Amino acid sequence: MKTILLIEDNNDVRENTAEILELANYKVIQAENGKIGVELAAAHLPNLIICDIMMPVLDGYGVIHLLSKNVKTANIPFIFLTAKSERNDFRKGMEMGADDYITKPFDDIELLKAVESRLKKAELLKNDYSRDEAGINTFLDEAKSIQELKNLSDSAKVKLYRKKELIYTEGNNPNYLYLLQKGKIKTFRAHEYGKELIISLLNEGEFFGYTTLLDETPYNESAEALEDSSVVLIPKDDFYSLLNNNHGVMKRFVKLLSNEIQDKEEQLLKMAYSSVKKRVAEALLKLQLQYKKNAKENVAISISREDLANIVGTATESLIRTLSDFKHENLIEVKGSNISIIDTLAFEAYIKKYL
Amino acid sequence: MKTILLIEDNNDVRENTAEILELANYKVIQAENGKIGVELAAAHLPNLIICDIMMPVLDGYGVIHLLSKNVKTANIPFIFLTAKSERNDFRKGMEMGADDYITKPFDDIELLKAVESRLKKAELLKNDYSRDEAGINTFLDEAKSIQELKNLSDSAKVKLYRKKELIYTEGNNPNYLYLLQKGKIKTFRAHEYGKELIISLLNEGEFFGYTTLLDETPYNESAEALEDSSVVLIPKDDFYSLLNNNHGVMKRFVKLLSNEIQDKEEQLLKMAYSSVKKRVAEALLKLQLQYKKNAKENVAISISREDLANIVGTATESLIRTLSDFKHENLIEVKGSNISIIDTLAFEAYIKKYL
DNA sequence: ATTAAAAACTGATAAAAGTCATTCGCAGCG
DNA sequence: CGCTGCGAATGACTTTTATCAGTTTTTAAT
Repeated sequence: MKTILLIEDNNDVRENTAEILELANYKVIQAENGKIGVELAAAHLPNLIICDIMMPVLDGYGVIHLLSKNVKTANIPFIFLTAKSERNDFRKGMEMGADDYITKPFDDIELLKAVESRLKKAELLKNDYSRDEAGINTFLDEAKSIQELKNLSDSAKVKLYRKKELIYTEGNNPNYLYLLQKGKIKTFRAHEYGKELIISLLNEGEFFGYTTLLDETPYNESAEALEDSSVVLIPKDDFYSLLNNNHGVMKRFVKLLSNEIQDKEEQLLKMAYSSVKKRVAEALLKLQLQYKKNAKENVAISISREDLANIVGTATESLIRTLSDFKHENLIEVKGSNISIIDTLAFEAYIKKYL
Repeated sequence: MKTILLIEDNNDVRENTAEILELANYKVIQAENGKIGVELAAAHLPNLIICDIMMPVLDGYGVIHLLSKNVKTANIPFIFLTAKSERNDFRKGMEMGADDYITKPFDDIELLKAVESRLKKAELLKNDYSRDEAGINTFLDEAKSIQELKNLSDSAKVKLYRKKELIYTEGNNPNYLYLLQKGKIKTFRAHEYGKELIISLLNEGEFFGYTTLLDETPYNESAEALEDSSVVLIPKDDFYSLLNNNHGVMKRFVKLLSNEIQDKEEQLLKMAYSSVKKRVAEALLKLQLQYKKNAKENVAISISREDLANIVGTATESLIRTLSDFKHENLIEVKGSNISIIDTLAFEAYIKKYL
């Protein structure tokens, strides 16, 4: 439920107006003068403020001036409500940063429409972080954000990459946000002497190449197609302008990135202290999950020994030996380059017990 | 330089208005009807749009309707410019999402003030990503963003932590954004059997604890004071509302986070394939840099062997042996728990050559 | 100043993982 | 059909790093 702060010295007008707003299902906080209004605004951070101009103690201009000096209240939509309908008053109010101006007497519809249009406009710019009203709401916001990102890809071009073809390489300057439409792609970083570490295996429908876009540096990873893939190239300027104009998308990215940081830290911890055997086992579980996501039922993990070693961060031979061990213990089944976990639960139990 | 799109069918009025705006140092794009206006808006993404209502081909209401349907143009400040001064027209315009309303005839000052106040208001909400005009500008924006974050800390409380005291632990729910005011703090993650990996060593003036705040999950790391420290606790709601209301701050965080991701990936690569000796050497160089930052001249690195081992991700004994090696090769000097690199350049050369 | 506790260091040894060389098995191809 | 080449697998060996146990040094506390 949206909260509206109503600042008006005339009791009748205030209570009347509050009633209208409450009927429209807003929560209304009332203030009988500007001073109290400013305090209540800072305390409650309402979604919108309606304020009379002529008031004792502190007038409407004073209120908007004070509110605009406080970071927390500066961006709350502000509507002036006044008996004066003279042009100069109107201009003064707008210049001070008001968002709308309603002259008394006004009818219900007029007031409600003004409130709605300002709330809607504010909504466009920022989806409130701390005050998501429910899980569903948040979910919808996110769905919307993703949808807008996907919309971007409508206007973008699609490019086909053959197996083993490079999409971008370390040192290049990023020009696109990439969306994997079909196929499989790895992004990796190179260490000395040809060793590489796979940073991520992309599934269909996933975006990639955004970290470098966001911090505006050249790539320090490369991306390569693991099979024939089609990729949507979204021009970076389109991405930037969406990010700028839509707070929801930005918010979503902040979450995504923080999440990624935590994943990497977790990986780092494991890379430091878990044995190769454990890391391999966990990588297999993760991969199985990822392959399952695409195909509903359990699918074999299809990946070269070398790539798997590069995910785990170990020598190819060490990885192969580990796989052999698992095979001999009847934990996995190997057919060519396809690996499948025989019994996920048993495998997890084994990890817990012995690794 | 800010760009303004002016949509007006009357040639005289349009050119006159454009002239005024150009004198005020705006770049003006002119459109003689609504249809052209919409196209130019999408193509140029101006910082502000001024639009007449009564026009042939497509009137002002049509223009604002179309623009509000396109994500890229929906949030551009929109000012109606019209001869009609009737109340109903005004309300209709505002309800459709206009931001201001100027009635003809208007004087220069009136126009310019309206433009300025809308640009200023828009600026507050979003600092444009793709269109930062110069490096300096970007820098100022960032400085401003950080300043606003710091401002938050004025109203926040300061807490003292004694050496070895925990600030938060894994599993706790985050309630604050932390700012290290004085002292030294480590954040770390625990692995089985008491092993831990230090994620970061905080310097004075650095923020911490924000990743979990941003993705709204419980902590999966702990923070502990390495020496007596004073920490500013900023309530999470204050942080959230700043983030919501200030696009610049959000932007800065996106950059910060992407940067951090890349750092972690780099670390991951090294953890996987670099020897303990190399990792220790690089950790020492990094630490020296960090200590130097605080104190201008070269300072010894003061850190326990155990913590250093936990940064590198190795057993304490292995770390100590490595330090002994470096000591015997006259690369570092050890006095108690203080370590100093004798000659940074020589040390770097040694790493390149032998490690 | 003395003493207890913690941290730093050393040695011996075991375990883990990397390296190099070789073989196996299979798909593709002339 | 055999040849070629590549990825997978294995063996033999080396190197790196961890672990355990014990000593020395430093730090902190009475």
